[in-house]
Amino acid sequence: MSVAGGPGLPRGFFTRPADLVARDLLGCVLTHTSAEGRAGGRIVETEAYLPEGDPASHAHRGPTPRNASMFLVGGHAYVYLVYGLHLCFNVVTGPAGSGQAVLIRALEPVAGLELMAERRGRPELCNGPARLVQALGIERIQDGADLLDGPLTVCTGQPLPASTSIACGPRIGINRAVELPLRFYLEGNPCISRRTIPRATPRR
DNA sequence: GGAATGATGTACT
DNA sequence: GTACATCATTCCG
Repeated sequence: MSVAGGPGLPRGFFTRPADLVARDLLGCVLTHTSAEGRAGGRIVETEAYLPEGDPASHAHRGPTPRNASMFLVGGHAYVYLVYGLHLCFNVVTGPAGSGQAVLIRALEPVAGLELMAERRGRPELCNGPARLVQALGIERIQDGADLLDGPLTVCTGQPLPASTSIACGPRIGINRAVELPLRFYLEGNPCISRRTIPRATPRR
């Protein structure tokens, strides 16, 4: 942990409700170490997916083979394939069986920049959930991995400057429970995902 | 600049 | 068959 991170976050940090964890993860450092090297970044944008009353959550209809790791105890990874070709990384939260998680949407790269650039092949490194997964070299095999004991870790980061404010708003890229303000991000941070507002008119 | 679209796997209706 | 927690590219103004 010599690099950007302080101590790894304890289990108790993760066993709290997803909306609290989502907010408190801002400023923490997500790191992945592999044979290729180590890469990581400061978390600047998250989304919470709640265990109850959240039809946008993968856990909403109960456990399936795909979302099984969402029902592990807080502090595990939930990695899934979206739209057939991209992976997204979530931090599972809450007690075992509750089915809640926090989607990591954007990082500010702090370690392994060269490796990330090589993996990405374009200038945008970590400003998007599928982009940061590719930049860190996270794979589907990491689904269900323990973040407290393995190559994927979350550590405390540098304290946020007093001038930094945390904002929240509607989640991105979903069509259900759109109104819930469960997206958290560091106000004005240049590394948050930029995405045009989803269109109101249906395709085709 | 913004808006539309294809690629593609998995789970659900 | 359709929807989907996306991204990169192409098109249009």
